[in-house]
Amino acid sequence: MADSESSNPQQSQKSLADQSKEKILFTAMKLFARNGYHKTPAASIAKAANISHGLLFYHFGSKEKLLQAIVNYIVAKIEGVVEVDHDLPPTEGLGALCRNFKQSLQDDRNFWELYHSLIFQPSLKGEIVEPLNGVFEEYRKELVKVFEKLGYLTPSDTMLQFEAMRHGIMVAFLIQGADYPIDKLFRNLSERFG
Amino acid sequence: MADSESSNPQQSQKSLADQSKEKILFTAMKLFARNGYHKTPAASIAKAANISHGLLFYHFGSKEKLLQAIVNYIVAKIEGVVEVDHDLPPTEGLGALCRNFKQSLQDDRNFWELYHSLIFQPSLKGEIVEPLNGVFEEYRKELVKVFEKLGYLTPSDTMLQFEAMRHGIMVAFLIQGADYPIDKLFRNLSERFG
Amino acid sequence: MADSESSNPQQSQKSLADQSKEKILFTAMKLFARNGYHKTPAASIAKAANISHGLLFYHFGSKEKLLQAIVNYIVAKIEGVVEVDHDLPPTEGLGALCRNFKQSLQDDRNFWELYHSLIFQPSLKGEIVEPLNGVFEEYRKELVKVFEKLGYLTPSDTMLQFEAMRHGIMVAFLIQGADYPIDKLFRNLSERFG
Amino acid sequence: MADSESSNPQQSQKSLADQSKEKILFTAMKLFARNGYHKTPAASIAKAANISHGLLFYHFGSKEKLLQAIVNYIVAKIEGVVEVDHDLPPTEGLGALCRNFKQSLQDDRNFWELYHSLIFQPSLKGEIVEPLNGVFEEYRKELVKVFEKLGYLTPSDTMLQFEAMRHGIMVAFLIQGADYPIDKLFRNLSERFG
DNA sequence: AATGAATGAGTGTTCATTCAT
DNA sequence: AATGAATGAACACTCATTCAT
Repeated sequence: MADSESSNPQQSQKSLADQSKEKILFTAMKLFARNGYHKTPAASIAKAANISHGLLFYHFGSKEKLLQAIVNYIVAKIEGVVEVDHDLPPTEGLGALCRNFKQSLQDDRNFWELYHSLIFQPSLKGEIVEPLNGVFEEYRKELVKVFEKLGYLTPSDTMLQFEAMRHGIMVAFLIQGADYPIDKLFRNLSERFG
Repeated sequence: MADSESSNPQQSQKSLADQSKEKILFTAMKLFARNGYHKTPAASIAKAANISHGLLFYHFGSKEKLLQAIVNYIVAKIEGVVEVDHDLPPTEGLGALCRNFKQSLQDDRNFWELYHSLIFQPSLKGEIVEPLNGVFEEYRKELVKVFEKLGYLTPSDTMLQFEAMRHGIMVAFLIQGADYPIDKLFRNLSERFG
Repeated sequence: MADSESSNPQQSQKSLADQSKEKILFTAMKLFARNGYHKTPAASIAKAANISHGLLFYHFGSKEKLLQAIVNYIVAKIEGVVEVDHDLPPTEGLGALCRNFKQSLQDDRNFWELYHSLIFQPSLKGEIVEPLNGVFEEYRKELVKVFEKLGYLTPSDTMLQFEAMRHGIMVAFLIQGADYPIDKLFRNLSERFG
Repeated sequence: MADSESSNPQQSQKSLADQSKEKILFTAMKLFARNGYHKTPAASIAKAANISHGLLFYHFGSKEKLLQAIVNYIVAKIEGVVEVDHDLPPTEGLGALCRNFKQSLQDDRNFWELYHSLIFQPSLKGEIVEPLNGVFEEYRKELVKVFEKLGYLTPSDTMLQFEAMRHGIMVAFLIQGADYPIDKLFRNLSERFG
């Protein structure tokens, strides 16, 4: 994590090629989030990333594969957020989870916007979105365990309710913008179920 | 609704022109929901609706205006669903509301899918999505009144929590498909808050 | 055949659309013959035919399908040339055939050049060239009958020899240009076998 | 042929560089014959030859110059085939020639396929094909001498007839594939004229 | 009201070629 | 000699929109 900016001549950590790839990836993520996948010409990504039009295809093969790469990146990042810490007492684990989500939403808002713009694009569902949903499978199982520990009689039902509310808060925050009282709602969520 | 050119007022409620318009509208709604707005060429709508390519533009002016028309139609339909019946006792009003939503989700699933695919398309947000969100403004105010009647101390907070959960259930249902236990969750929602 | 230029208002023989299609087809044939299929951008065909870039694809779907259409046209034309007239005495039939070929080569030279440029393009062989070769199947069978009538003991061998020489003359004419003594060679061919 | 950098003159006749050049040349020839010049990206040649994309241009300068190099190679090879042996009696010389051609066609089929795919590519005619045809100039003059010796009254006419038939056999063999009775036809050719 | 031919700007992708290393 | 990242012009094809009929 402390590797960028390393003026260390020994080993320039990332090759120039990888730098290009990253620049394209992040630029594309930003533009896709801002304008939508279909409204973002590949050329505009190249331009914004200050690389040639062709290089994008050299590195990623196609616009859709570039999207794939972004999705993979998102998946990895989400995996970090949805981690359930079983070392904590369950109530506090739930609280930490809620704080994680809230923080991630605020820090990487347009990342989550991209996530939701993809999820509901039927034309992308097939190969693109599947892995995205896959991440949450494991997470839900962990959640069930938490609610077990908390003594719920039907922990998987509780999980579904918790998840509905959590997802609803996310969606509302993304739709309604900055004045949505996300803190209050996540606090309520964690108290309600924890 | 009674219209021009009714040389035969009895037999055909709608003029041929209006029939064409409707056929285009419904066909477009179906295709937009199935393939996404950006992946649905106007020509394909015309073909599926068995009318000429040009007629679509004659009636609606542009593809985006056609989308507008669909949104208006959606808005009208949603308005029927989100109606809060103040004649009922609040608890039962809430129950009715939940049943309404559930029914609408199941009956007009791809209608709601379209709704969500639009909401998260940044390029469409501006003019298209605004009226969609507008419908819910009034509805939320009504909801607050319901929670007032129910004796909640901070009814607008409660409304936000209720709404988060309701929306979360919708989204989960649309994402996870038919085996999502939507009945159980809406019942829980209505009991939890009602 | 006397239909172009018909100022007759009654029935303009070819619809405007068909005129466009034809113009594209003939222009493409000319350019493909002159520059080769792969070296002829679709845009240049459109430009030369004085129609918009898009119309070419509207009418033909793709550059390759346009080539297909040309091949079909060629096939039809070749079929006219390779007709064996069994009403004539065989010797004269053969003579007529040779004259036909010679005339066609001189009149539609770049048509035959296109034919040969296609035949040896491996990438086009599959779907494009097959029907071209198909035309000659029937023709060869007819030729065998002619050599039977002429009393050859192994008429199908004779056919192969005749065909080799005929094809060789064509190829030489196309490669070596106008000073190739095509008349003399076709006359010799017809005397040698007839 | 003995070359630079031979630090180990015994073991490797060719320097590594020349090995690379050759590998590129032969790979290109194979791919050009299989897929056609225009349908064979330089990158795919490099990949198939297991060398880097850049090296191809380092050694040959351009794709077209690579084709030139191949043509030169072809020319050299053809020169060996079309040699007329004036030491033999003319009839036998003609027989040997026919056998040579037949053998070459069977042994280096895709070499001849490439030859024909080039000859009819208008875009390549100019600089590429000229030397190819050049080889045959001298050959035809030699052939005329042969037919003189054989007592033909118009030997150059006879040469043209012979050549037409020879070329026709080649073309037919290349087009119609392995079941074409090439042996029989070349034997007939040599008997007919020898 | 209705058709479908025609347009033209836009977009993803390819590929020969160059260049820093 | 060799690599492979980088470039940019060219190209096939799409599609919203217009228009003559």
